[in-house]
Amino acid sequence: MGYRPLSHAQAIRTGRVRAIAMVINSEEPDRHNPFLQDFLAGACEAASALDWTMTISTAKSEKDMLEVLGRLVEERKADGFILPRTEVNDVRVKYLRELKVPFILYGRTGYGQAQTQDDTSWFDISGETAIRKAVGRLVSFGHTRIGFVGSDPKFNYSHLRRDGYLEGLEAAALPADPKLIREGARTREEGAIEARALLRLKRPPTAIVFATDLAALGCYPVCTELGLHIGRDVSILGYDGIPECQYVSPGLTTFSVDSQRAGERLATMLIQQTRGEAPAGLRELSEAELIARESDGPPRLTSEQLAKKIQLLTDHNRGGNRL
Amino acid sequence: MGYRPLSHAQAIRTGRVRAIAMVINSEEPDRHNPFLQDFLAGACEAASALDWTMTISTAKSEKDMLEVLGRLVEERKADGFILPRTEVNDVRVKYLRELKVPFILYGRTGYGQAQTQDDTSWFDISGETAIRKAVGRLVSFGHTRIGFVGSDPKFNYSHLRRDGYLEGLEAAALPADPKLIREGARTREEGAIEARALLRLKRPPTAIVFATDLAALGCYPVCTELGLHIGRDVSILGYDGIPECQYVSPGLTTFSVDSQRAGERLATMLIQQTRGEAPAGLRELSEAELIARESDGPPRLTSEQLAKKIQLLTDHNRGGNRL
DNA sequence: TGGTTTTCCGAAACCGGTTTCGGCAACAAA
DNA sequence: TTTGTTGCCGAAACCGGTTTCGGAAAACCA
Repeated sequence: MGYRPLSHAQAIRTGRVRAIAMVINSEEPDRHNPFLQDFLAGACEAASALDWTMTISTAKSEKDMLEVLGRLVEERKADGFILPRTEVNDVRVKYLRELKVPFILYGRTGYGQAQTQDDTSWFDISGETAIRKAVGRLVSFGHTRIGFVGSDPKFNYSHLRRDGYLEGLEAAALPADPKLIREGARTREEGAIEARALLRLKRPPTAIVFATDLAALGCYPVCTELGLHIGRDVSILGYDGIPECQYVSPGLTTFSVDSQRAGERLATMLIQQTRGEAPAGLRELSEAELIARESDGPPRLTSEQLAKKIQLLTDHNRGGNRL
Repeated sequence: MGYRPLSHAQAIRTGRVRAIAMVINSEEPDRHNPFLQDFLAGACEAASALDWTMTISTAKSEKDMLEVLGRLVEERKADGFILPRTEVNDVRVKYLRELKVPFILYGRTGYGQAQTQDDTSWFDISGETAIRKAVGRLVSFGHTRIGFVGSDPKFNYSHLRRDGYLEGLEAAALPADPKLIREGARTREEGAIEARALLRLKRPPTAIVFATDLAALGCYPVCTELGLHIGRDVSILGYDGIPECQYVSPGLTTFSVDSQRAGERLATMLIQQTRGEAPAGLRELSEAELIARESDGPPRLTSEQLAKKIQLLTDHNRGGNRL
């Protein structure tokens, strides 16, 4: 008859407010995530379908993060949490586990640590599989010297994607040259720095796989600067599927991540968990989808020829160095 | 002593849940807003400072929007609402006004309607002032034929920005040519269509002001296609200050909007309103900041010369028309 | 038909706070 | 000293639901 009980009135008796929360870190250098809206749409829709709501908060630092989580728990503004961007050593996980509050991770955690008594639930997209495929794709094009630019090692995904790169090399029986592996590129600018470092090597890679699209986009001005044609002189692959990939020239080949579905699954699984399901049973690994564009292809030059071309152009431009 | 009352227990007596909500439309074609996180950071921070929280929800259609709002009101999940992207005829405003629920607009509403008994509170950034300045800037560069590409007329800001354009022309005593005014460009692709229409005129504009950066970015491939050098053959200005402006070449001159402060002010003013302050007193108009880059400058060609150049290149390319 | 069990339904207790109310002590004025 | 006023503090009522409990009615069985 159109009657809806006041949610806080039921909460007082049931102990559940029928709300999940997510705290996002607002200080990150690569925080301009165009997919936040998609993610929220997925999560909100899933929550709405079960008559739950979604609370959102932001934190400016690690300390602030725990404070915000603590406040939400103590005031009981939420019954569970979605933790995005899991880190290798994640303080949020430790904190919430201790408080015995339900939570779910977007991404896995504890890279390299024994998974003893691990009872966390998570949803993740297998970046390692995608990067392994990226290497396989480059190998099938004929590349034999392939570089990798990773993201910040504090994030768990950074290690997984590097592992995917190494697995790809191993599957193709190619040696892993430590010189070809760079880490810590989160922004366009950092991506540019690492790309430049790789291309200025004595034996540069003819293809580079980037852990994120943003870092890969940083490679574009570097290639212009070095007089290289992306997709022919150097092949580039990214990961994330940000919209910009299709607007740069040549279009960036990347792996597209379905953020909306991620939000949807995370919200659904978290609510299941608050209803008593075992966290360990609530885990899901999904795949990213290859979006082939024009930034990669068969190598036109060998590593040696590439080095010579770069050397030539660098010497030539020495006068007007624009950093 | 570290004690915090359960928020829903106080809510049952006080009738207030100390939460504000925002419902975002997830179906929009230009929904990939990189500033959502900044906006949320501002709003959440302001809310947190007053010990409030922020609830978020998404809606897929206008009908869905009212349903979601209704649910949040009836279950009393929020004490007030932030309504982003106000439309000329905004159903949300009518609905919430009728329900006597506090709300605040991000943007004004009711363009062209008499503001009788208008008791809404809002925060907005004066797009019309920015666009007027844009026209003034182009005039001072020496442009006399300036085009305008507006956004979807259902949004209030679209009309305001067009008015700003007209005011700018009037201030410079330039005639307003209806042929130079286009509307309805929300995406890059739509921006490209309108830009092409303007540049293919018999007497094309030597400068174009776009109501949004996204539409302005659509002009870039069109200029490449027509063989025009942005910033010299044609001047371009955008509005919004999306990060991509600085990565395209030449960099897009635009007006930067402080989304974080917008979120902060909106949340603060909304909470004041729920505490009893009169909505009509809670209004604020802010300004966008000019970010000058290389996409605009003195006209190198007259409109006639520009038309000739475009004609020439179009004829030349007729064989390999790439749409 | 009588006794027992099941079902149904309304009343009461409860959840954890806020707010009101009343009683008592302290203080000021006469 | 008595009376009136103020201040303080603990008890009780209340908010709007959910859950429990008990009694009456209905159904079942011998």
